[in-house]
Order: sequence, then C-alpha cells, then structure tokens
Amino acid sequence: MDTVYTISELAKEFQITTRAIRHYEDEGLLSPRREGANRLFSVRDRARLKIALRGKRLGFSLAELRELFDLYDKAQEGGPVELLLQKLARHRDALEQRASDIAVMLTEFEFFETQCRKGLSRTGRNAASPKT
Amino acid sequence: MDTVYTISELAKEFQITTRAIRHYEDEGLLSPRREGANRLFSVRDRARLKIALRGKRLGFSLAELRELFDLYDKAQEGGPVELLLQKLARHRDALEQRASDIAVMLTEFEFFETQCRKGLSRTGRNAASPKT
DNA sequence: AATTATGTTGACGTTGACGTCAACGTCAGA
DNA sequence: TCTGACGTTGACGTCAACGTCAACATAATT
Repeated sequence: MDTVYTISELAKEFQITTRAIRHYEDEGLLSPRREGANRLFSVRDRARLKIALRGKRLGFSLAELRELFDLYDKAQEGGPVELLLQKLARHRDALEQRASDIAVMLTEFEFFETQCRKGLSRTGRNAASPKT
Repeated sequence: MDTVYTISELAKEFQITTRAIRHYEDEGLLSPRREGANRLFSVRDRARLKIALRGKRLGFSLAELRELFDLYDKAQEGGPVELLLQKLARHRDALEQRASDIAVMLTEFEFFETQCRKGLSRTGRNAASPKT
C-alpha cells in the first residue's frame, strides 16, 4: 500500500476546507508531492495534518507547530541532540501547563454543576463563580 | 476586606497590557465599576480575568469565554437549569477533547524523546514522526 | 462539443485579538 | 506651576488564519 490522498479527500476526512490545507502547506506544515500541478498527499502528510489539527485545538499557532515538525525532522537526520531535547522540553512544558489548566477548569465545572443541581441555593454568594 | 485593583495592577500581576484588559471589558468578560472615569476592579473581576486567561491558553475564544461567564451568571439567578447544564456539558466536552489531545501529544513526545536519546537509530523510518 | 467535477494560482477581504498612536483629564510632588 | 505617573476614549494599524472570489487547466461524463 502506497496510499495517497487528494486534497479534497483530506478536507472531507478532517472537516476542513481545501483552502486551509493549502494554507498549511504555505506555512510549511505539509509538503505534498505533485503530479503535474495537483497535490498528492502521503500517509505521512496525513499524519502531520492530524497532529497539526490536534495542536490547533490546543491553541498552538501554525508557527509553533512548524517548529515542532522541524524538531521531528532534525531528529531523523541526527545533529545536536542536546539542543533538540531542550527545545522539545519547552514544547512539553507548554503542554503540561495546558494540562494543568484543564484540570483546574474541569474541577471548576464540577463545582458549578453541583451548585447548579443543588436547586440553586440562594445563598447570597458573590462569586466570579467557582474559586479564584 | 473589600479589595480593589487598578487596571495597571492587574496588568502587572497577569503580565498583560492594560489595552488587553480594556479589550476584555469591551468583549463583556469584565465589568469593573467606575470611580469617575477610572476603572476599579473587584476580587470577582480579578477571578474572572484569571479564568479568562486560563481559557485563552486552551484556545478558547473571548466569545466562548463570555458564553461561559454568562452561564455562571445565569446560574446565580436561577432559571432553566436543564438548559444550563446542557450548555455546560458542551463546554466540558470541549475541555475533555482537549484533555485527550494533550494525552496523545504527550505520549508522542515521550516516543520522540526516547527515539532521540537512543542515539538516533538510523533505521530508515519514514514517519510523520510518532504515530498516526 | 458541452457540462460537471476537481484541481490550480493569485490576490484581495475578513475576523479576532489585540498594538499603537493621539489627544486629553487628574492628581501628587518638586 | 510644571512635570511625571496614571488614567481615559477614539480610531487606525497589524498579524494570524483563513474565506472568498476570479480566471484558468484537466479529466471524465453525457
């Protein structure tokens, strides 16, 4: 299997526009080969797109995602491993920050929900709602 | 204590500009009272700002955050609880989606890191890098 | 031969989230 | 009194991430 995808196939699969995909290419996130003028996306391209969309949902910019992909690429070649791991660490820190943010928000939600179910206790609270 | 904050105090504390804070007010995320023309932020405002910034890091738009705050407010009043919980559920789903995204990315990172440390095994892999 | 589906490259438009002035008020301190 | 330091309201600028054309090519269908 040497599976390839057209631009509209990927667009349909991931629920995005072809325009967006072309934009991601412009930004260096994808590099499909060409058959004439037409783009042909490999399994690898598809995987990167998936990763990119995941990253986007987490608020990473296209530039940051490009950085990340560059890391992946450089690791394939071999080079200053130390530096790679260091950059990776920065990305992971960003991720763990987000993980912690999510944890906090989820507990806030829990709180809110129980408050809500509790028949809306008219206990003159001031609240920004959950806690600070 | 009836602590209040000036705009620049909050700006300094959260490492953002006063412009950003005013913008959040324009978007309905904050509603400081006024002393003359000057804004006076309450503890509640501060809490909301904190929540907002956390939300932003997770890729929520200001509009979405406003929605969330509206939920909180409506719960304080009392009303169609069912609808509230339903809307809240949507927000929580979005959060849990992100949580799962993070989990995936973190394992990808682990993989990448070990690959990287492993002396960069020149095992002709193709890889988008980690897995699909 | 004409239509339809799918693709391409410009290039300008839009939206969100602010940045960056300008022009002005207010008040404490030298 | 004058200079900062801090605040205000416009209003235009900017940047990212696409949207939305137009104008065209190619290939398969009818």
